[in-house]
Amino acid sequence: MVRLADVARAAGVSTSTASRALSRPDMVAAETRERVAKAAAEMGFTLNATARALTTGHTGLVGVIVPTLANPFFPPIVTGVQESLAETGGNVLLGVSDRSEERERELAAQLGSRVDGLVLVAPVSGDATLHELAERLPVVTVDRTTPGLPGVVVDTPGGVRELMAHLLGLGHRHIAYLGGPPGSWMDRQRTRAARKAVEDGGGELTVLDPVPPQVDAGLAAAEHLVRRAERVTAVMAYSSYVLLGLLMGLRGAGLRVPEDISLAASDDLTVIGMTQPGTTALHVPLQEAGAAACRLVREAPHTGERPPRVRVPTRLVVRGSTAPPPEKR
Amino acid sequence: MVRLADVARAAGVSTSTASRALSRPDMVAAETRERVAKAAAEMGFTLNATARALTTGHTGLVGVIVPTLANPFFPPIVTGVQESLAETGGNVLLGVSDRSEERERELAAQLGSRVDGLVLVAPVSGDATLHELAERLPVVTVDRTTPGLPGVVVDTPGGVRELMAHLLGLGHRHIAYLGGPPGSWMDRQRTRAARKAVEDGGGELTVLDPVPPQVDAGLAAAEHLVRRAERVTAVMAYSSYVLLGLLMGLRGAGLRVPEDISLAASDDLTVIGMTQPGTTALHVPLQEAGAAACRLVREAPHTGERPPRVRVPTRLVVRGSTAPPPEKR
DNA sequence: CTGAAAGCGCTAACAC
DNA sequence: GTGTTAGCGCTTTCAG
Repeated sequence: MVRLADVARAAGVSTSTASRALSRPDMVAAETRERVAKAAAEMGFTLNATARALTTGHTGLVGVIVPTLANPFFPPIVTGVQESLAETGGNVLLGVSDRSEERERELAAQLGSRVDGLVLVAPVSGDATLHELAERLPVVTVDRTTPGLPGVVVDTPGGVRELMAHLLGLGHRHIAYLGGPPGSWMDRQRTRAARKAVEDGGGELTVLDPVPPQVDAGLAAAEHLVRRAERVTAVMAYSSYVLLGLLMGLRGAGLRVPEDISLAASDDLTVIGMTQPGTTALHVPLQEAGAAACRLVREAPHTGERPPRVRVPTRLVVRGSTAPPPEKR
Repeated sequence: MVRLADVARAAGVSTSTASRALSRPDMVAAETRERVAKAAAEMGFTLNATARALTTGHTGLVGVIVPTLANPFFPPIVTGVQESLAETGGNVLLGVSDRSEERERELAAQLGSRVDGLVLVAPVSGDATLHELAERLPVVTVDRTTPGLPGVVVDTPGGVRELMAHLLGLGHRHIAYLGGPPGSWMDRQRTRAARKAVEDGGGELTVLDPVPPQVDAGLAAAEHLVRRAERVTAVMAYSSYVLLGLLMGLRGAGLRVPEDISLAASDDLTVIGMTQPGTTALHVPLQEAGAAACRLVREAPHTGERPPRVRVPTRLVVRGSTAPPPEKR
């Protein structure tokens, strides 16, 4: 392994000068700088990030803890953090909690001493635990807020309202919400927003049992809807996968979309590369949310009363899967 | 920040003893060990991973560089590495190359000095570049092999052969392969295996233009197939997303699956949570591949002529989307 | 603009 | 079993 000292010797300068030449080029004479750079290049030298971190006190790493990578919702967030970090040469230290509170704590503890800050995506730990963590290092939550801590949330409630307004505007009065994942914080937000929007609009919302974000779940729900002969004329699914299942299931049962029933998703179908059978959906800028979280975590320690909050707006994309209900046609 | 020295003082021992008590419990008297543990707990102390890494020479981190997280193929591999690593308290340092060779090198260089080894998933860099890297630290490739370097490959060719044998066995003679992503190493493997299998079996393989792994691509291909009135009676798509698009597109055009045309995928549909409309597919143990890569990278430096290779077998799952061709019924 | 010296927090011989 | 003494490779005052 070649050390900075080796490069320094080869360039005929002290290690301090070599260090400066490499890390703070402007603090060194142009000629010296070049000599060092040349020596370093020739010897295939790279500054040892670990040693650097030990002296400077920061690692250039940001820890990102996600519940899982299997749900397509999360990878874009990680990508967002990574991209934002890449601008300054930083990297993402990843943790997958599997939605286990214990694992989440464990990961946080492990990552804690090797990162400059932690981005917790949809954390399952309690507020108190998160606060403890935040005392040791900068912490930002994504897709959940905790009193007193900085956070980034996608404005899904706002988007849901917008989506519901769209459906109501088309004339729908009996709308169903197929939500999930079971027990999630975000799902409660969505449900509440949906209910309020629909009821305020003079409609009636049927909240179906929450399901996991899978095509099969949508398929099953479609069957359920058809069998129970629900009077609903429109369904909002929380996940594209679920929507896809719904679409296939309803069509399979002989229902036409949107003639017989309208369908919409409260997340982004493009994650699965589907834009074609024109599906009305909420575009959710997950990557931006990740980038925003990264920015927050690297800002000054938010030791204030009013922690910064970023609310990332969604965008309603209206396509062919929504239309006026049958009786209105 | 509390340091080990602080804990040691509180426990009335030297730092070395405190260090041992925490890192190598069996080298210390039970009573001492407990005293140190207690002090550490009370003070909320955690060993500083950076300092530790500097002295021991290893970080407990493994770098994983993937082309993207948007393709559902890759996240499971990352998860596999992470899980395998978690057994020993390690973590994953993530890099997303965006399929850019330059970015890949850059990331490798950045991560190089902070990890114990590097897992390169479907790397785009040339063999020479990879070898250079491998001289500096343990490197394992996944989903691609490079002469002289350890690697993990999913035995997709084997799986493709099996899948084709299944189709041929059903009586299909005109089979199409819808592959991609364009230009990928793995796609060439698949195409070659498919062609050989089909031709050896007395059939004819139509290789369609490679497409990105998206539902829309399948939809477009379906249209294409129908319009061109291909005589094919079975289609193998390389991606579940593509298959899904194909399924929807063909059904939309009035074709029945599998009565009129059989469909199969050379990757795993369960990634999108779809098992219901029974789709014949190759189960690809991506997570295991990641875990295997992790194991390889942590083994002794493979400075040998014959680098270890792991071939992860796929498993053909036959479901309802494949049946004998129309004329055979 | 450059060099010397003092650590960052921890582990690892090496004695006792 | 435990303490002492050196560093790991780098950055950073502090002088010059």
